[in-house]
Amino acid sequence: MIDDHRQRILHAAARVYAQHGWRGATTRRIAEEAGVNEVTLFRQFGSKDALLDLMMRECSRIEQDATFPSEPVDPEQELLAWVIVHHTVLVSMRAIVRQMMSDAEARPDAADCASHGPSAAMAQVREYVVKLRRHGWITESGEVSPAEVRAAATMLMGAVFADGMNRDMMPTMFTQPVPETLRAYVRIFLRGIGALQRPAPRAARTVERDSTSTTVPE
Amino acid sequence: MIDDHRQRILHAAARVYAQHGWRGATTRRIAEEAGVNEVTLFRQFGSKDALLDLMMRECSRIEQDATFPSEPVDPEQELLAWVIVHHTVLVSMRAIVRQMMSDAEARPDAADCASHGPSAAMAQVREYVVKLRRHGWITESGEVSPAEVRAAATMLMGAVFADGMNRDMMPTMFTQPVPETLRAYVRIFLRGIGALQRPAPRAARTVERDSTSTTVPE
DNA sequence: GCTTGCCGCAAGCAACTGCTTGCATTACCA
DNA sequence: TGGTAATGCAAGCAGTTGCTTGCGGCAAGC
Repeated sequence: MIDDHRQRILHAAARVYAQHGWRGATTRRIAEEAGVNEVTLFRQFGSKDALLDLMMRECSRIEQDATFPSEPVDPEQELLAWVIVHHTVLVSMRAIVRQMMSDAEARPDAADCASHGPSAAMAQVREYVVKLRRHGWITESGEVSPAEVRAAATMLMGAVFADGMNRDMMPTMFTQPVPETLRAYVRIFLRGIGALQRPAPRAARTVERDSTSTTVPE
Repeated sequence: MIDDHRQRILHAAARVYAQHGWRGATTRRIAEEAGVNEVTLFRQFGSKDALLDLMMRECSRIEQDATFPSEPVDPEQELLAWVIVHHTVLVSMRAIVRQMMSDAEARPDAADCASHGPSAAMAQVREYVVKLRRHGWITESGEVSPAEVRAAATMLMGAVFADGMNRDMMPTMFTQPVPETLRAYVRIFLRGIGALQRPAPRAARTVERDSTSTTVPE
């Protein structure tokens, strides 16, 4: 309750910043949006820059809670579910992400904040791909090189990112609705790395029990 | 020579806008960047908004001149060459594109301008995919649905877009150099639509000579 | 030579913006 | 009940920003 004002101001700052960017997020606008007198803002945070810096740090702490199962069973469904969550989060934050990307050169904090979410998501996908390989979904001796698999993960993330960021602005590029498109992304990704079919039924999960520790060092 | 000043101002406006965005592109900064007195700017264009509007319209007229061959012979090489050009153009304009994306809500002109290039590029890729199918690279009765092929084109464009826009800001997401990554995108795209192998050698190009006109209606 | 049109220069104006100050009010805690 | 901390309110200040005005210089065309 005591931090009611601080939280209100921080949330208002996020909303105003998402709409107007750094320069457009004036202290008067933020104060009005928060229903608070402008001086309160300076007494609480010192300066506009300090307030926005803190807002960004808070904002980068928001993390999506989507996770992959510990053992892949149905890659298409699992990836699709994960991608939908990621896409939804991205769409809900697209305005603020756009502002951060344009402010990134002037404010390095904005770049850090904007790249935090995608980086974490990327790490999750890479970890999942490792599991796919370990469980035989990706043939080691297949025609797809490891570098290509890595690029495929980047490609999937990039496509989802571009979809979430641009769909509302470029209607001619996105002709099909979101769910179908995301499912297609996932299927093309899996087919692209040769993992759309069931793995060869040689026992893959008996050997791995202890070697999972090697997965952790990210 | 008579429009020397107008052109200088327009180019300066584009540079300043790319760095500082709409609000940050002050008339004084633009005038200084152009080596011109500030009043000249108002006498030539009337107002700051009119100047930036015109700058954006000029900017959206820049078109990449990469084209696909009329008949696909080596899809991987042809797509790769095209994607490299598209990526290069995007990287050279990424600062201004970022600003336009963040200003898109407030200035609809910015959205139009920013979406013009990608839309045209997308149309080219779709046209090329049609040619691929017509020439037998994509099996009509294959396991890849037409909707998925369409989404694959969106996915490729999205991945290239995200790569060009984010690579400099999120180094952890892009571990491999640009050429290898772009080649991987293309290969995954082709494999994803089942067009990485040579087409069945049934004569596909004898029939098409006159039906190429039907390709045009974009 | 003289008009015409474009430009630079100096000055300034009104609105906005980040920030400060002084004072009155309110709520909470000892 | 008195002290303390947080808040609101009004005013203001210096710097910025879009834009205007008035003046003089200067090259081109009649």
